[in-house]
Amino acid sequence: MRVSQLFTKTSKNIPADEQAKNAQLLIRAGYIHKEMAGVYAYLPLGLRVLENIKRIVREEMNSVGGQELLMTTLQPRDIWGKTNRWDDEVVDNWFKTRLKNDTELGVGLTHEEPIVDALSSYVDSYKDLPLYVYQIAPKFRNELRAKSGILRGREFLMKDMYSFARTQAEHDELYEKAAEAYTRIFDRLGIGDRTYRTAADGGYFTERFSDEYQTISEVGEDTIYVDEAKKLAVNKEICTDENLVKLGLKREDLVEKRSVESGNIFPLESKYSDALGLYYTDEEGVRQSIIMGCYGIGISRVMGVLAEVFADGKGLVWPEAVAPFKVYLVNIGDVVNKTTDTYDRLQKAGVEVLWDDRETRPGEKFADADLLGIPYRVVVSERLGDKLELKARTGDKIEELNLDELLKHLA
RNA sequence: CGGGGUGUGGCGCAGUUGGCUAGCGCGCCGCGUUUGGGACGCGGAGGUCGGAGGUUCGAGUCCUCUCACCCCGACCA
Repeated sequence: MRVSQLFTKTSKNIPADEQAKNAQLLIRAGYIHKEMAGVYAYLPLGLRVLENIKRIVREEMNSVGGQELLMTTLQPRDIWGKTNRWDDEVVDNWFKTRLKNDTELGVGLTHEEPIVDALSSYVDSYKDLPLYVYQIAPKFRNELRAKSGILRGREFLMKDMYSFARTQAEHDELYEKAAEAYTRIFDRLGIGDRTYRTAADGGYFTERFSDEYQTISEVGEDTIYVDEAKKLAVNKEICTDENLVKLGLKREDLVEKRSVESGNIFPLESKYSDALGLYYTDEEGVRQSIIMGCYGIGISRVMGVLAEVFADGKGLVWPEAVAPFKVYLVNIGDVVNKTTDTYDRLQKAGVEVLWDDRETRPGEKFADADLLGIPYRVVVSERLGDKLELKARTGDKIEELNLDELLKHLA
């Protein structure tokens, strides 16, 4: 892709109506566009990041056997009535709308009910289980107050997976397998070292804990206590002596941190399956409850978390795995042919390149390379002769390489 | 939903106690000079001041209503 063809532009001005660093930088760099409070559009560069995050999450969900599907945003009232989650007194952040004939509809804020309802057409026997299904889809929540830029919007992109097990033991296995996939996801996203599996409240209908994946960051809304050695944490909300004993943690080993909830997994027991009439028949011909688990990751939130956590004074810094492009190519002086050649060779080698082919001064290109947070910058210049310059976004070292050496480094 | 604040070209802002053709920076268009860390000169385009109503000879400046946005709190992935 050439910068001259990209319709977005960078801006030197910080948007006045954004306080959150993630939104300020993402808007300045042209990754997102604010529609209204808590509602953001993803522009070409932002979409590429989002797709990269989705790809990683999707690969890991597939690796545990998750089957991807796509549920609807429009929701019928009746299935939510069966679990008592329709009333505004119970769930106060519904967006609701109506058909022309006045039938009430909900705008999906989560998908336990519709997924269970859909599966009930197909899952009848012990032979149909266990099962994981997931989707990556927008969620709509009518929050009283949107804040923190892309970290907490009214419309956001979420991956939600649901597991269906025949027994508690089978559920526990599925749950742990998904937890391991979560660890791999955060490692691949580059925030594994600062993301902790965190024991949290399991909800009013279960004695069990749920597990949040909390990423350490000052912008976070949660307070957690971290056991660095065990790589575990406890949410402040449940950090009682009794719970610490249950979790095998000692208070003196814990350090208090601010964090953002990047993902969360929790046991649902058979609350939804029972309520919606999803059962299976066992080998003896006896009807049994299905034990469910739920596994969420805020895809768009993760994008904001990455922006927050890695950005420096010059702008965004993307981990290579999610960066919209791997290389920001800059031509200085009369070197168009050589730059075209470099651009083509890199692309043929499978390296994603954003070529800043604008007729502007070098300083502006460098500043934009930094603001956009592309992992590597390659410079073609008369001054360099046959060599090219390679610089990582995060470092100061500049290497001078010929094209073959460069390809070896990047491909 | 409680408290606080802000709406003026695409973005960031200034506009004394109401007063004449509403300014500045960034960005944009044209010409020229520049070209390794956001260049410079000259010339342009673009706003009716969030919206509605009112007071006044006169409203971006005052009043009423209203919409939107931001921050703190409560609530949430």
